[in-house]
Amino acid sequence: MKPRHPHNTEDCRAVSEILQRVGDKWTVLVVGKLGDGSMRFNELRAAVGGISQKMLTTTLRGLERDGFVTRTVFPTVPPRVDYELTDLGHELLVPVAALGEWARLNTARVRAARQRFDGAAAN
Amino acid sequence: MKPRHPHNTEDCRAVSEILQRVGDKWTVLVVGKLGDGSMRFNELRAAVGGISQKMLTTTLRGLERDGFVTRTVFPTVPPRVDYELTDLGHELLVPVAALGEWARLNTARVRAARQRFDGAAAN
DNA sequence: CCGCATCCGCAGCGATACTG
DNA sequence: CAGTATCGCTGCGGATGCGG
Repeated sequence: MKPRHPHNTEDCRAVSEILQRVGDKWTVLVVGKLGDGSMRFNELRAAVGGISQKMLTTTLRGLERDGFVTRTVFPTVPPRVDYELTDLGHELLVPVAALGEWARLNTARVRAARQRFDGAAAN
Repeated sequence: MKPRHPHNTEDCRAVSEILQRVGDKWTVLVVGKLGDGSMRFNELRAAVGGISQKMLTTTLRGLERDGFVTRTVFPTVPPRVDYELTDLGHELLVPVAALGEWARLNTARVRAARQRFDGAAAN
């Protein structure tokens, strides 16, 4: 008997949506760094590495909008802005970390499959 | 003391890669449908719904390349091609389904957060 | 220090038409 | 039936410059 995961169309759409939401270039990296506690804008920028100002702002706005992070502005000069994961953000991290663990364990297998495929295509 | 998920930079990159791989528009939908057993090209096309033949081909080629599905051609006329999940593909489905379950349970919270955010922005 | 505005290249995706 | 080829649109993401 097959495992028959609960995949009705409706659920698949939900998975698809959330994966596209989280599957952009920077979101998980930012959320991951924020997993260890609140951080300031440039601190986060340095921690992630390679992200442009624009994309960090965009990413953070999106996360804030969806309720995954909070944004706290200290009206000092120079200004200071802290970002922190909400409860929802932390909870999201759980299944994402599971997928990450899977990725870590299986990248070798995927790379091997790729080499086989690309080798066969070169015939 | 904080939970401190195991998020070194290297792991985060791995998560990011796999999420981008799987986070495109159709991949999870196709893999989901294939989760119940092997399917033919147009059968899959109908089951997924709304996907163009070009994107289905592209998606399937990518999945085949990465070792998630097998492609079996029957040299009959008219031609018949079956696609089926590999073991690796089935294993991938496990953490993806977990994320999907999370998505299903929390879409309401996300939508609420969005409404709050968008409402506040309209001030 | 933080972030918005603008411009631009490029890849993802769709629509359509054509082959074995 | 199962693809390939081509075109056009759109949005992501990078670079740069300005503003509070």
